[in-house]
Amino acid sequence: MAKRQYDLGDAELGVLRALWDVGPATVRDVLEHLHERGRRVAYTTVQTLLTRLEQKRYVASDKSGLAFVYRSKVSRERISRSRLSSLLTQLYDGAAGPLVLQLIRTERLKPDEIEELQKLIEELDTRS
Amino acid sequence: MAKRQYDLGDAELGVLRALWDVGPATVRDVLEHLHERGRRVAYTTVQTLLTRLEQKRYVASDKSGLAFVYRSKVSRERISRSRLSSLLTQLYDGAAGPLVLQLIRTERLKPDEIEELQKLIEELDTRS
DNA sequence: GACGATCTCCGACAGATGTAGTAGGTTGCC
DNA sequence: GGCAACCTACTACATCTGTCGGAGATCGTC
Repeated sequence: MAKRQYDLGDAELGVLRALWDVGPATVRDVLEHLHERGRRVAYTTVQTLLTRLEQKRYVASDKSGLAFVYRSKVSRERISRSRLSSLLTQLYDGAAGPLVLQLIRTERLKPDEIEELQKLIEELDTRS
Repeated sequence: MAKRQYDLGDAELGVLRALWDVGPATVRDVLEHLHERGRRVAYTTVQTLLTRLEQKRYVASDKSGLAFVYRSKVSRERISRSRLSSLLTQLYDGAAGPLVLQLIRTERLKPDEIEELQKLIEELDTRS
């Protein structure tokens, strides 16, 4: 195994999150968003993180203005899927079942989510 | 943020997995298991990994025999829960709903898992 | 036109992680 | 007794990640 599949550290992910939440943003925007969420980091740290994310092609930047504006090139869902899938592979050889059951047992779901779940399940059920 | 919450790298997790799959095992046992799974690493690498896992209290060892026998001190479920929960926090502020829905949409579930899911859902439904 | 606030660029550095080689102790067997 | 096989202990080292500081360009304002 030479390469890891997802090369997003926690801090990087945090920055990406800021972009998802805020939309296209400058270093300062991201910094402020992080501060609001209680994450105290230096300006240049955010800058470095954004630069690295760009190198990794997770974000793109508009360099025409005074301060660069960064935007995410990947969706939260995409990252989520990829993280989940590596979790599945690493822990359960790819079998999703155990994880789903565990999630439902452990985490609290909202009523409308339960409803949606039910619909999905029914579909699965009839198709099989 | 000084500390990361889960300090298990991919390689370490792989070794832990071997212990889950095989049960208490020596360095060599683990090595062989990894080789069977197509993971080519050196003997001493596995040794280092096991040592680190022990330092991190994820495994314990019996040093009475000729070769040390290591066993996992944490269950797959425990790690799974912790990984999931950090995934939830990092991506969805802790809301499990989106992840569950995504999992069910994306991954293929076995009939009996679907059935079990259905039961769980009904329970949730009546309780709310 | 000088000053302060901002930006970006670069370089740095510590700690975690993956990977492995070398040295030295044991054990079993001829 | 000596050799081969195997084990642990130590050391090493390249990367990746998280975190910043300082240098130098720019802009807005008095």
